[in-house]
Amino acid sequence: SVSPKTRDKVEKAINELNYQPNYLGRNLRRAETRIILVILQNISNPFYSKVVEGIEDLGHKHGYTIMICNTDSESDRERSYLDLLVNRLVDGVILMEPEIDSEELTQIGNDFPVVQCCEYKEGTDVPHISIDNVGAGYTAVNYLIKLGHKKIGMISGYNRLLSAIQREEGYKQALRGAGLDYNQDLIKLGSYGFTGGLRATKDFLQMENAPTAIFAISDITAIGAIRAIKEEGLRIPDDIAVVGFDNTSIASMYDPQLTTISQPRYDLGKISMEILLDLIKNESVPQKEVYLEHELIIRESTIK
Amino acid sequence: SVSPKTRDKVEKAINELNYQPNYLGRNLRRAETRIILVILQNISNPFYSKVVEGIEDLGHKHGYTIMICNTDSESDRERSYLDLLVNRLVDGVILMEPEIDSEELTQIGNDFPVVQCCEYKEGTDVPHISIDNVGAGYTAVNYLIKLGHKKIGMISGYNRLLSAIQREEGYKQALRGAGLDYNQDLIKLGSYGFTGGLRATKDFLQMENAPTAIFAISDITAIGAIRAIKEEGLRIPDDIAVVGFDNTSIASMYDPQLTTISQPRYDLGKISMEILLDLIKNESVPQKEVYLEHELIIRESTIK
DNA sequence: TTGTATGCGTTATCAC
DNA sequence: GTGATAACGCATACAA
Repeated sequence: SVSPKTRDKVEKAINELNYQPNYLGRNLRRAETRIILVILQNISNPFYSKVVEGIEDLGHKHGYTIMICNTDSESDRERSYLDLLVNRLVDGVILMEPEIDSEELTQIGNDFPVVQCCEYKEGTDVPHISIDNVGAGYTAVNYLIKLGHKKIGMISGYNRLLSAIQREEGYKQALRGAGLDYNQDLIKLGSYGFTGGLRATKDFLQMENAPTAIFAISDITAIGAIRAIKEEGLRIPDDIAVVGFDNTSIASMYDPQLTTISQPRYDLGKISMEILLDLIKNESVPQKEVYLEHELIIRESTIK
Repeated sequence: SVSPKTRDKVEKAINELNYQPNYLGRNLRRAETRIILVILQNISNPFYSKVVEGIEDLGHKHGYTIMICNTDSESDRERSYLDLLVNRLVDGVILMEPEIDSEELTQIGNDFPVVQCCEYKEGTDVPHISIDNVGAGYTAVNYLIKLGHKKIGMISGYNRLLSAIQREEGYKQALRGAGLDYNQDLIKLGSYGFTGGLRATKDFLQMENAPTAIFAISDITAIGAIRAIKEEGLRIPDDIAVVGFDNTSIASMYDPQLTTISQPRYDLGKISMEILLDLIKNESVPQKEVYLEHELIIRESTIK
C-alpha cells in the first residue's frame, strides 16, 4: 500500500545509497532468523549428504536457510553450536549425533526446537527419527545365515553409539533365531573407518576357526575388511562374504561391489525437517519417535 | 569492576530467570557476529573436509564460528548465501567454487571480506588461494610420459572450471615438451563423478589406437576409469595406467591403490582463513594471489 | 562502584 | 497512503 511516486523515491534512494537491509536489526525486531542449523560429526562422512539434501529441500521451500557445523565428536563444540540456538542466532537445530547427555539435551529441547536425526539419545523428550537398527542388524545377518554361513563376525564401533549397540543386538537375535552360537570374540570394535575394518578383519583371519562372513558397521569399514581379505589372498565372496551399512556411493563403486543395508537418507532428513517446522510453529508434534524402513541391497560381496 | 554483592545479585537473577543473552541484540550493537561462512558446492565432495578443517582450526583460535552452506552449483543459492554477508549476518565468506560472474563478485568483495579458496574467478580483486593447476597437470602427465607412455588420454570436467582448463593446459604442455602429438579426441569431458570416468574410458577403449594411460580430473573419475578398464578385462597398470587428482581418502583405499596429485588441503583452508582474518581486520592483504605446492603420490595404478 | 540514558537498524503500530 | 514513534536486547558512555 504505497503510491507509485513514493515507491520510486524509495527505490531511487536504495540505489543511490546502495542500501542493504541489516538482518541483525530485522531479526532482532522479528525475533527470528529463519536459519536452521544442522549439527553433524564431520562432513567427510559420506552418509550425511543425502540427509542434508532432504533437510534443505523442505527447509528452502519454507524460506529457511540451512547451515552445517562440524563437531568432530567434541561435546564442547556441540554445546557451543547449540548455544547459537539458545542465544537466538538460529531458529532450530537438527542434531545428527548428540554427544551431550540426555539431561542437558532435554533441557534445551524443552525451550527450543531440536530434532535428533539418525543417531539419538534415549530418555529425552527431544523427538528423533531413524531406522530400526535392531531390525537392520537382524536383516543383514539373517541374510548371511540364509546364504548358509554359520560363523559370522561383526565389526562394530568402539564409540558405543546407540545405533551400533542396536545393530549388535540385531546380530545376536539373528544368530539365536537360527540356533547358531554366539561368542564375544565374534564382535570386534573399531573406528568406523577403513583401518578399523582392516585391523578387525586381520584379527578375524588369525582365529583358528575364522568367520566365513563379516557384517560391518559402515561401508568404509566393510571396504577395510575387503582389503584385509584380499591381502590374505582370499576371495570374496567365495571364501568370505562381506556386508556393509549405509549404501553410500562407494558401495557400488568398489570392486567387488558391496552388499549393504540402505537407509532412506533423503526421507530421514526431510521428515526431521518436517518435525522441526512443527516445533517452530509450536504445533504439537504428532510423533516423538519415527522409524523408517531399511533395505538390503545385494551386490557382489556376498553372492556371485 | 563490580562489588561482590551486586555480582551475587546479578548471578542469582541469571539463574532464576534462566537468562541467556540474545546474540542478535549483542551482534547488532557490536556490529559483528564472529561467524564465518564457507560456501561450497556440496559436502558430498570428499575434497572439502580437510580444507574446512584448516579453516576451522585457525578460525576457532580467533573466536570465530565456522558454518558451511551447499550451493549445489546453483548461482542463485550462492547469491543468497553471499547476501548473508552483505546483510551482516556473517563477518566473512570463504568461497570454494564461485558461480557468479567476476563483476558481481568484485562488487561484493569490494565492500565485504571474501576469499576464494581452490577454485576462483579471474579478473577480480578478490584474493584467491590455490595450487598451480597448470603445473599439476604437467606433473601428472609428464610422470606418465617418463614411464614410457606415448598415448595419454585425459578425462576433464564439462563444467569448464578454471582448474580443469588449467590442468588441460598442463597436459598439453607436457605432451608438447616431449614432442608427442596431441589431438582433441584425447581429452574427454564428463562430470567429476564415477560415471563420468566410466563412460569416457569406455569411449577411449573403443578407439582404434587407445591410450595406454589416463589422467583423470578427480579421484572418483579415475576410479570410474579403473572400473571401465577392469570390465573390459584389461589390467592396471600393465595395460593401462591411471592417475587421479586430489588424493582423497578413497585413493589409498581402492584396489588398485590410486596414483594421484595431492593438494595441500589443510593449508589451503588455513591460509584462506589467514587472509580472511586480515581482510576483516581491514589490514592490507600482503598477497592477492597465493599458490601452494602440489605433490605426486605414486601408487599401484601406475606402477607395480 | 552503581545507575541511567542512548543508539545500533529494523518493523509494527497508530494517528493523521 | 503517509509520517512519526516505540521497542526488540545489548553495550557503551557518562553522571551520580
